[in-house]
Amino acid sequence: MTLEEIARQAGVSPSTVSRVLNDTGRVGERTRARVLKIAKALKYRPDIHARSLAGGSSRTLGVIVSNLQNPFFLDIFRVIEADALQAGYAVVVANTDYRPKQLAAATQWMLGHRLAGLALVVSEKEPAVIEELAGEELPVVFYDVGSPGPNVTNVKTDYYRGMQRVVEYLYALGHRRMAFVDHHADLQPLQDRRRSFLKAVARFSDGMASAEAHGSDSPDGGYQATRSLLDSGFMPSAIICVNDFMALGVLRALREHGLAVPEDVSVVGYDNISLSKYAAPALTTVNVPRDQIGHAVSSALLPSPGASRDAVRDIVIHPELIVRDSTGPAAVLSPGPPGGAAEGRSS
Amino acid sequence: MTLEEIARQAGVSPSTVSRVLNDTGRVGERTRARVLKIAKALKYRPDIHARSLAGGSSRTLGVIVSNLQNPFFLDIFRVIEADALQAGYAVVVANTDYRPKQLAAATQWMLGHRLAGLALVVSEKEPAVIEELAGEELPVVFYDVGSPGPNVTNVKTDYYRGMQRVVEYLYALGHRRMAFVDHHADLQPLQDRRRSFLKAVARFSDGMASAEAHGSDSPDGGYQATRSLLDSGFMPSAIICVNDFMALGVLRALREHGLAVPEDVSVVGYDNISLSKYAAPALTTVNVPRDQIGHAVSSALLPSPGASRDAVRDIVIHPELIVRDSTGPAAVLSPGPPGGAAEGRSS
DNA sequence: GGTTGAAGCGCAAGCGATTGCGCAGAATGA
DNA sequence: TCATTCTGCGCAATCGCTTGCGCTTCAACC
Repeated sequence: MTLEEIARQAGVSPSTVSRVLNDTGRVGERTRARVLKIAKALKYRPDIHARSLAGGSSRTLGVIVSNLQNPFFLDIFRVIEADALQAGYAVVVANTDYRPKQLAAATQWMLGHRLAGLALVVSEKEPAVIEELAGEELPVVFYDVGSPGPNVTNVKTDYYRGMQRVVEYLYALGHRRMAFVDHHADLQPLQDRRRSFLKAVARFSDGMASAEAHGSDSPDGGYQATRSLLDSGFMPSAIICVNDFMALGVLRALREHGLAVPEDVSVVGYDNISLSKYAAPALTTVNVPRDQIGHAVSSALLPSPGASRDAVRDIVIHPELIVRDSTGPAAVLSPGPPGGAAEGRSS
Repeated sequence: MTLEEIARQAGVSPSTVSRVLNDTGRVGERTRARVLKIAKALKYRPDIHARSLAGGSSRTLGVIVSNLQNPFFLDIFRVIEADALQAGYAVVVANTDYRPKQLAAATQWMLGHRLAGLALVVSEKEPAVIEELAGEELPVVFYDVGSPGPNVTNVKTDYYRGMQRVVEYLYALGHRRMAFVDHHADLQPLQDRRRSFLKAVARFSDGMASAEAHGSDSPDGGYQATRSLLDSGFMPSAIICVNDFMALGVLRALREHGLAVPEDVSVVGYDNISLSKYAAPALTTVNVPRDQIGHAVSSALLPSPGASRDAVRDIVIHPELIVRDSTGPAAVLSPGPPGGAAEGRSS
């Protein structure tokens, strides 16, 4: 069913049909009703491609994320999607699996679609891509990675602040042997977090020891990382994870190793994904308000009704510590041989 | 940058440029090289809309799922995406949150995009949509919901079989009081599962008691459902969940209630999402091979090289039981007052 | 009653590609 | 050498829709 067919049946020109369907221009009431009726009867569905080609834009937002499996990214996407839907926009999402190559491909794909806006919520960066985007005329939002530009908004989370809270908190509980578990340590934004940890730890000089372990961004990755950590001989009193998703695996590795959480080892995550509440024990974590991030993205990309969209160009998100059951006072001393049974556990 | 601009600079016609870029038709070596070089220099990027408008199709697959948060759906999506990418296709995904309205909207959106194929991996059904799709000329795959048609492939999972295994297994362990936790009991495919449970239970007449509770498709939902179940006064010796995602919440509700798993209550999930391994205790579940489902979808939608795509029209997936640590012999007798401490736990 | 202005609608030019057809010129065969 | 077949490439139509511009028609006003 094309516009023309409707036009024919309604006895008007395609232009008029277009005007009726888009509610633009002046059209008589009688004509409008007739066209609408015929369009419905014919189950007319506009061809998005023709529409965008002719119209220029496409009422579609693009979002590129690093790992859709990680609820952190999914949550942000969903917030954006909800906002967009409400504004009559659609959202398409692409996944990169932290591969710069995929980032480039996804970006090309998105750009070819003449989107109304593009958000990069990724941890990897492909300088060429970032730069290209910054020069583009379409509104872009970068999360974590990014660079200034005429049409770009940058959203960042103050990871250091969160990490500092975590380390201080653990220190106060007597922890002196901390391990950091992360993934893709080679990617800059992730490295920043690692460095935040290191920096936070460095503030305490007395007998503080730390170690690191890496895995993939998944429970499996956390599991593997923890095993290699334990195998390395370093016995941490607390493990800090770059995110909750990996922490899920850390918990299991510890459990299998006969280590009780938090009695023998404390564990803290990052992000406060909803799953963290359901871990056993419930995960102490750092809340990164994903709805805030999502809203920031959509308000930067969607043609906001009131304020002009170039209000804020740089947004910083402040995370905060959430204490649950996976952390507690550092074990008294001798970690003792693995295998010790767990005892009481807090509610 | 348009085709024409490249053509101008290369001193050829747009047609030739198109042929070079798409590797179709005959083009001289020298010309090809020149065009390619200029295209690269100009950072040319084809306009997808123009391309699809002119070409007819769009090398893009559409996937609609009910709940992206539930790893079950995400896993399927990722398999399809991987297959598609390899074939040079892109995939767009839409989420319905189990709302038929959203299904209709998403479908319209997809159809307007002249996709190469569409997969509906959803639990809700909107008869009008299903029917409309079945009449369409584009290849469609339905999972769980569906109806035959010239271009449609139906993929189903034999839920009953899995449910039967679960109930038999639990029965053998002495369980006689089973509860079923699910979501959206009003949607037919989900009802099928519920009925499967009921039917499986009905096979055992001796003193078998069962109950049900509902929540949303999330850990939260499982949590709420379990609380209301417990509040209702029915004390199950085993809880069967419609999926692992909800089971995660069931586990927590039980724990909070002072009930040990599997000592006091056994829990089994469904799907075998990777998270189920990381639950505490690791979840006994039923494996639903999502890669198989995903591959089935992509082979039905992608222009397969060898076999003609209309090979198989109906695919049935067979699930199988996976026993882990969340199930065990039924508690001896008197459930005893809540609050009893957990003791040893299997590895 | 003629002038004016707005309302209602059609014309036609694109938007940026793809593609069947046809035409030169080169290569091939007799 | 002439006829024939390829090769390499341009022409122009087309895909379905949007939109600026301009032409009627008709009510309103002086």
